[in-house]
Amino acid sequence: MRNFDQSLPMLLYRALNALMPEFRAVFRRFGLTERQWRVLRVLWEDDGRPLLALADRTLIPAPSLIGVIDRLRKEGLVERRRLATDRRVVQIWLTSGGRALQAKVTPSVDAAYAAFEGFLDPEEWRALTAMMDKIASRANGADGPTAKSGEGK
Amino acid sequence: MRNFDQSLPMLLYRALNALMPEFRAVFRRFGLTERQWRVLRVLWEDDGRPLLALADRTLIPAPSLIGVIDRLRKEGLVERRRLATDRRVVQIWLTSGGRALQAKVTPSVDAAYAAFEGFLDPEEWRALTAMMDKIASRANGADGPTAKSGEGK
DNA sequence: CATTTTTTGTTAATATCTTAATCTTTAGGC
DNA sequence: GCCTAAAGATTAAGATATTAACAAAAAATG
Repeated sequence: MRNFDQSLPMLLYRALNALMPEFRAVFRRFGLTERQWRVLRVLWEDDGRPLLALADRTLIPAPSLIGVIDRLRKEGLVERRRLATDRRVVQIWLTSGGRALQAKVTPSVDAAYAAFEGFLDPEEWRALTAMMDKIASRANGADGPTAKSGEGK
Repeated sequence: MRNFDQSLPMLLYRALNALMPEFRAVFRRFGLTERQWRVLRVLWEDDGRPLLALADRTLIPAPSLIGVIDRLRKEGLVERRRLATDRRVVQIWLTSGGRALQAKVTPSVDAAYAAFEGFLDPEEWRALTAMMDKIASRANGADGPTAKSGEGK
């Protein structure tokens, strides 16, 4: 039996624990938390997503996301808008300020990430991606955190 | 540039998101949270660890661990004891109840984990472990979450 | 031995997670 | 069209994360 320290969860947690503080330090220089950055990161590429879609994409649970969005809104970086054709849906849109932030933050984050790009060679990346996807899509049938039916993608 | 969804952090987060709910369901059947289980899991193998040592081993930040231990103590599963020869050190010891729990919980957890044991073949396990260790020991020089000086290990 | 530094734990403040329950708006079935 | 179920969002409650600041005890140093 695989021991505790080498169990799959601990392996992943340990890697993340080593990895994320560096990125968080970068985010912090721009007054952002890791989750706030993740939300913005998605919106910059795909503005106006419904809240639950954002939750899936950022892996932030919906109840937490509400708070994250709220704080981003107070900072004037995003705004919420009810969809007229389906009043259940809340879309999250960047403000001009939120859009402007991208050009400031991205270079630093890319720089921090570049170090890891070369840290594993292409073959390792391929293998790692495949294994993680395999694990992620296994479990309870490819369900994301929000767990609808079939994401596909 | 690797896109957001295939960035290293998101790969790892996604795998954990798929993985952990199943285990948490098991822990919950025994009235335990994931972190509480992690603490007990280490103590069962290595009783009486000092608090910071436990923090390193479980990857639970010390400030959080204080609360986790406190709740375990209220449940009568562990107790705290100052080390006489070094009064700074707080050792965490299992109670008889805490020890007894191992026999009840372990089979279920092992069963849940067994599914993943065979999910990756031995070569994949080896490669994955190596990559995660590589990432974990890189970053800021092999420092654990508590970050002392040089863990080595 | 007194002073400074390090180690080990703690507290505090804010943000977030995790689960379950709830509310509103739509979609479906009859 | 009415009633029930599903989807999207939110609230609630307890546990934990993250950072910074701090207290106490021990070790290092002059």
